[in-house]
Order: sequence, then C-alpha cells, then structure tokens
Amino acid sequence: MTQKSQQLAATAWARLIRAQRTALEKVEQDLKEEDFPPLVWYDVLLELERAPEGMLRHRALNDEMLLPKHNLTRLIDRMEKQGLVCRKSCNIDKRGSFVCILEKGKKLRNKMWPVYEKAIERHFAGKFSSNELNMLADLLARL
Amino acid sequence: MTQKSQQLAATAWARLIRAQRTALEKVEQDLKEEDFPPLVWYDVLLELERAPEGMLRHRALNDEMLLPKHNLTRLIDRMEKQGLVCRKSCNIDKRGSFVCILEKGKKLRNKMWPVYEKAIERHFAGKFSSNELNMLADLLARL
DNA sequence: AAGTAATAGATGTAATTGCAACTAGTTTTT
DNA sequence: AAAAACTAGTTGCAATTACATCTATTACTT
Repeated sequence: MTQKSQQLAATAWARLIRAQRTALEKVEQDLKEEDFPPLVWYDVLLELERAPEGMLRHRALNDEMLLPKHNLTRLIDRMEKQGLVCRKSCNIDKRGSFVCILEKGKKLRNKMWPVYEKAIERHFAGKFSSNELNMLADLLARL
Repeated sequence: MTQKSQQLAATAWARLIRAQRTALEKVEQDLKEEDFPPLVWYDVLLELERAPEGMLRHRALNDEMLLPKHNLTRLIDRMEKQGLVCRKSCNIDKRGSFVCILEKGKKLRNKMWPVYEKAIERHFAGKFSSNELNMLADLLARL
C-alpha cells in the first residue's frame, strides 16, 4: 500500500459517501415536496409487488432491504397503519409472518414512480452518458 | 428517454444506494468493534484539524458536513461533553460561534485513522484496481 | 436612523433508529 | 423424547434525527 494509492482510496471513498448522500437527499426532497413518504416505503412496496402473489416473508423482505430487523418491524407497523400493506400469519412456520401489499399500496407506488423516476434522472442519471452509467453500475456492483 | 436508458438509470441508481450503504455499514462496524465513535465524529475532527488554527465557524463546518444545522448543534454538544472539541464565541459576528478541536480530539482522530484506513481498504478500495478507483472517483465527483 | 428581512445557532417536541432483551416456535443434539 | 441451541419477529427503552420555532444579532431598505 503506497502513500499514493492510499490517498487515492481515501478520495474515492469520500466521493462515494458524499455523492450518494447528496443525490439521495435531493431525490428524497423531491418526493417529500409532492407529499410522498420516504424512499424506504417505496422500496418495500416495490419488493412486495415483485414478489409472487405480492407477498414476502418478513425475513425475506428484511434481506432485500438493508435494514436491521427490528427496524423493519416498525416500518411495517407504520405502513400497515396507513393501509398500504398487511401481515399474514405463516402456516409453515408459526413464528414467522408474511407481509402483503394491498391495493392502496400498489396505487401509492404507481403514483410515486414518475416522480421518483424524474428525480433520479434529474439528480443522478442526467449527469452521465449511458456509457458512464454502465461503467458506474458495473463498478458499484462489486460492493 | 427511452425505455432502455431508463432501465439503465434505475439500475445504476439502485447500485449506488446499495453499494454505499453496504460499504459504509461495514466500515462503521469495524470502527465500532474497536469502540470508536461513529464516522461523523471523525469527519468533524478531520475538518477541524485541517482548518487554520484548528477552528471553524459552526456554519462553515455545517457546510462541509452534509448535515442539517440543528443536527450539528447537538453533535457538537456531545463531542464537547467528551472533551474533544470546544466552542468559542465569535467577536466579529456575535450571533455565531467557533468550534475548536482540543488535544483529546486530535488524539482520538489519530487513533481512529489506522482502523478507518484499513476498513476502507478492506471493504471498498481493495475491490478495485487503481485505475478503477480513479474512474469511480471521477464519475462520482459529478454529483 | 427606524423598520423589516435575513442569518447564526439553540431548543422543544415528535418521529425514527439502535440495542438488548423477550416470546414463541423450530431444529439439533444427545 | 427431553434439553439445548437457534431462528423469527416483537417490544422496551435510550440515543439520534427531523421539523418547527425561538432568540439574538446583522444586513438591507427606505
């Protein structure tokens, strides 16, 4: 590890942290301005919608989202309270439970998407050529 | 905006969010395992140490760190309580205040750095060639 | 110079997150 | 088959963060 490569590593690292934080903040801001809930909510809804029958084990959802489990419990609590998702008990494993997306949840996700998409374009993708986006995606995939 | 480029944008975006979150979490974990405070503390200390005379206006520090201001107030409260930094009133602008790094703060930063450096290498930089790191840094600089 | 607007930073309070412990159920070991 | 170890998900409580508001001071306007 030379002095120089060490320097390079630190710079790239700082950029990564900073770039993501900045872009994410702006995107979240755009969503908030339209009175939409935060991005994690969108992520949950998306994962559920993609899953067969619109439902996933709490655990499986947890693995997709990068959240500590207790944290997800409460996120689902809130979303359930809003009527976006619901829990179903699991017959196979009585400890566990499923989380299912409801109509209202699907509708919300659909309304959020165009805003989200535009925000991604504006604050992130728009700043790169498609070549660069590909490169970036490939590089980041290693982490 | 074609369907395909839209898809690409979404993928790259997801990777950015995910990659940063994953890597950051691991690095924070490494620090925590050595009983060090979270990364923001390090950042504050570093900014202060770099600043002339080891002090910065609250505002200036705030601009460097990407934090809401009320949030920084409390972060400094905590760090002050640990004797790492202190506040000094500002003569030029009596509303404002300076934040200064103390000996203990410098020492802490010095002890943290090797651990932090190793963690960056392990969870981030080590996964790329130096060419790639350069590319990544350049690309991310646009955000 | 008086009045209004803007800025620096702090504070009260609510929402969210993190951590440890807990309950209930399942799997493994002996 | 009983005991021990493990897993799924929840809950209590403390720490942190967000949001709105407040105070003191400075800058702008007329």
